[in-house]
Amino acid sequence: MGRLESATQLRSCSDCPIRHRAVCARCEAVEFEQLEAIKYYRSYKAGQTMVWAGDHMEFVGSVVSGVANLTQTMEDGRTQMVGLLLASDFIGRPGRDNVPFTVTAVSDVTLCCFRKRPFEDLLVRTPNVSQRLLEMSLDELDAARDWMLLLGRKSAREKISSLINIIARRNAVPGTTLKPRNIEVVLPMTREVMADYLGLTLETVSRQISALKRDGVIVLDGKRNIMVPDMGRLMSETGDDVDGALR
Amino acid sequence: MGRLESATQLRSCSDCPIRHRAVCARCEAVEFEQLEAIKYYRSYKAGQTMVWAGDHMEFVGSVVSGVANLTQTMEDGRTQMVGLLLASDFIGRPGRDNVPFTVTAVSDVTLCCFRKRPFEDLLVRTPNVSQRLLEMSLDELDAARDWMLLLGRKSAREKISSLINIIARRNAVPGTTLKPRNIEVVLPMTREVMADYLGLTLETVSRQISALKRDGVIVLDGKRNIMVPDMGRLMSETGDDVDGALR
DNA sequence: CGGGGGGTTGATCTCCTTCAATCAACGTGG
DNA sequence: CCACGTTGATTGAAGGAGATCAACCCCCCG
Repeated sequence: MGRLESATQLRSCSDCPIRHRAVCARCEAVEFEQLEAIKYYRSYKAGQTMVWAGDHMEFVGSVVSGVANLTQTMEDGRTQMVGLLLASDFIGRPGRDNVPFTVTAVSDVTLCCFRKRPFEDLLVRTPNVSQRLLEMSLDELDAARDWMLLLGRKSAREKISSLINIIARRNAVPGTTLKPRNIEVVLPMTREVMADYLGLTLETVSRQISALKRDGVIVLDGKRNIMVPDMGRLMSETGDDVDGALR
Repeated sequence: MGRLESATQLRSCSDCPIRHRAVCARCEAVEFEQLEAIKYYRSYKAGQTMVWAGDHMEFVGSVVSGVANLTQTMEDGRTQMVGLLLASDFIGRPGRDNVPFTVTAVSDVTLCCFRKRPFEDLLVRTPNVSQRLLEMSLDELDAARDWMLLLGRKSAREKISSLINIIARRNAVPGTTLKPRNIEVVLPMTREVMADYLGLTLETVSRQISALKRDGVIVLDGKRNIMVPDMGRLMSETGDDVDGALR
């Protein structure tokens, strides 16, 4: 490993890019000092498995940059993504030693890790952290439940539209209302990963993307870059009712 | 409402049946006093909708007795169950006013409610409560993610087998190993509700149950009572690998 | 007796999977 | 520089699992 790899260059919480959204979002100066004392950075290459299902995990942490997947796999190879980790998302489970899901880096990933035992102690006496973690967990639970509706009841076209819609919203700067015209979306994953995410085959994903393109709902630029001329049109393709989507 | 309805008879936390498993599981005497000050009981009849998706909720709370469903519904009527609330499970979301899912009582339900605003305040200064709530939320998140694999990747037959298996395990007395022969299972729901759980139609549910019966995996006694001659056989029908199911 | 809720079964249809061929982009080594 | 293999993606053809539409049964209850 080279001396200058990017992970080692991030050192201070004060100029951390995810500071305003991660578990530490509500921390004060004193609390940041405590976090700095138990933290370290780790990097993973795209495609690398970060944690295997059932593994013992000696740390928890936040995604600083990159994208990672949580996956479940059946013996015969069928796999289902059960979570998407983007910058500022939290990995790991305080109070339990083994992870139930496999975590894989989709792109190169930098992780801000906290040693697990000290972090658990800190959690008990630092409401600013535990409150934020609770909030993030409840958000994930809501997202997981939304995803259950998608997996159980939506058609392939609705699934694809929903995915594009979700990625577009996640990229939107918080606070600003998403302006509805000509939104650019970059898919941070291959067709196969999309399929594993949506409970489809990669061929169906490809076909539905082509169909959405043919119908003018999206415009493709290469394989990964999507332009959405009219977000309202896309939203009507997701099958969600309007209030639900605004939530 | 009659003076003597069961809800009003529960009053003290000290003899509460869910005390050891609910959000308040780790509370001390002083903390119970604070909780008692902001709590009240509510009852719902079987079939009654307790909260509508999008509703404002002025309380959070725990299920004291009975069973309730969390459901998502699309405009055209497609519905998906996204959660099952049993005794001691928590309802509501501190920090957010409206519930994203519809909550329906399956059987008669008694709820121990806390006024929302005071509960949120209490949460910040009572790690014994917020820690427990975090733990419960993370458990629910794990359960939701297991369900995502079922919804996204399992065949109809595997879904039905999984559901029967899960109900059988839940009824088993904790600690005792489930003896593998002639297990009796009572389905606590109609075929339609099963379908909403599994992301299927009620016809498919019926057909697959018939198929499992024809193949000798289960024996039916009436519509709701199932006898499983060999749990191992049933488990092999779920598609889960052996360790996964034991988790 | 009629009616309705819950359940089963049949016939047909359709959406998605499966299997397979083809293509474009990219890197690598001769 | 080009042949070659690899990886990701698109598209086609065929088949199947589950949905849809519909008939019918059973049982309970008013």
